[in-house]
Amino acid sequence: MQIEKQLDKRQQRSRKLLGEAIIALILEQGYENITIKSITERADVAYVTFFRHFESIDHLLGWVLEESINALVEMHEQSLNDETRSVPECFVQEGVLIFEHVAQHADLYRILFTSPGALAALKRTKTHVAKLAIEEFQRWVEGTSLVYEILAMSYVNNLFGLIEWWLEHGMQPDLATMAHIYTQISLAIRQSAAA
Amino acid sequence: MQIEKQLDKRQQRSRKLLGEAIIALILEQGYENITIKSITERADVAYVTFFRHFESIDHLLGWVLEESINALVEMHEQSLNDETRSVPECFVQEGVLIFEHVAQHADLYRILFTSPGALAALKRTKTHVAKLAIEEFQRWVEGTSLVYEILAMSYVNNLFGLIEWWLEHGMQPDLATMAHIYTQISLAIRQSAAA
DNA sequence: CTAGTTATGATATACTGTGTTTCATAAGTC
DNA sequence: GACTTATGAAACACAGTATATCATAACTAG
Repeated sequence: MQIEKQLDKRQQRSRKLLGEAIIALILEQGYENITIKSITERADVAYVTFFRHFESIDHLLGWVLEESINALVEMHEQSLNDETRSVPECFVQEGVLIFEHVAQHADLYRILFTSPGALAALKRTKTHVAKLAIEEFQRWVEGTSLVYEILAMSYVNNLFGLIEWWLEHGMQPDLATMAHIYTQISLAIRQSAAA
Repeated sequence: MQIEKQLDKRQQRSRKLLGEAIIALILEQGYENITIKSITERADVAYVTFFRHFESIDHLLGWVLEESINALVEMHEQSLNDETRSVPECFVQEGVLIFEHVAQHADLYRILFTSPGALAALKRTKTHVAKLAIEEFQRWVEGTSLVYEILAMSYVNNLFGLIEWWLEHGMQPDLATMAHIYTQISLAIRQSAAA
């Protein structure tokens, strides 16, 4: 974000165009069929310019996805920092916000889950969210343990699994239902810490 | 399995050598650095032979992984078909078997989770296991519903997430602990069907 | 064991996509 | 307005993929 401001306007322009191009092309032709040439042509940017900004297609894709999905993570953080609510309320409200965000950026999330080249970006995102979840667990139960780390990871895998499933099924059960299921399972996972 | 028998001995030999070669090379050099040439050289097989059996590196990889991990799935199926045990017993015994299998084939599972080209194979495996889980749910609670489909998917995502995490952490908490955690979370997910 | 079939190996070759170099020009910065 | 720098254009080297041909070795069926 801060680094972004330090960039030359021309650089910002090039990156933005390349980012928009790769997303459009993946949606049109699929991840496997895109090339650097096709990306630069679509972006109306010189072929060499690509290499001045990114070292590979996957790096460009990772940059685009993380740029966008950071919004979800920040939202998540704010939700966690609101200490006035109870645990269940926390999950409910959060669930609605999350699935709203997914619905608004469905294309990006779909690419995140289906493109092999997005695997690294997906893992980074998961790890980031898991760290937030661990902090959350530590607030409820004092002390730190491997078990909480595992539970946090299970929570994240479940969340991302629900999102992926929802997108693959045409966002079929409505947002509220998904948020409800998310809440139930998240609470269930959290409570299994006792055992 | 049946198709395998129909193959010429030379074909079986070639495929086996190629399969062993790609696994060895991925472990040595990482997925990103392998080429068809390096695979065929390691397998001591002609370059063209590769194309006579597989249309891409990812197809070869998918074939190898699914061939091996089918063992886990079959084990899973047998476990499900044993109707004499209660639900918790089912999960406990299953958990031990699963993590034993993972420990024995750690290399393959590691490749399955870290190689971008294995993403398709991973998804096929998950889907397969999820279908088994749905049948299991339908045995406990009559009738079918989208919710059970979602719970089955959550169960699978949690299982694979635990395996991935365990491998990334050097199989740190011992097998029994992981099996116990698996059991707890699986039961928790299952019980959230009531809500 | 033999005759017929077929997969393999070796070689040559075409092609696509990646990545780099050079230099003039346009666009940004201060 | 002077300086700096990113961009565009073109040529190029190169790696990796993919196919074609043909002689040879290995397998199968009888």
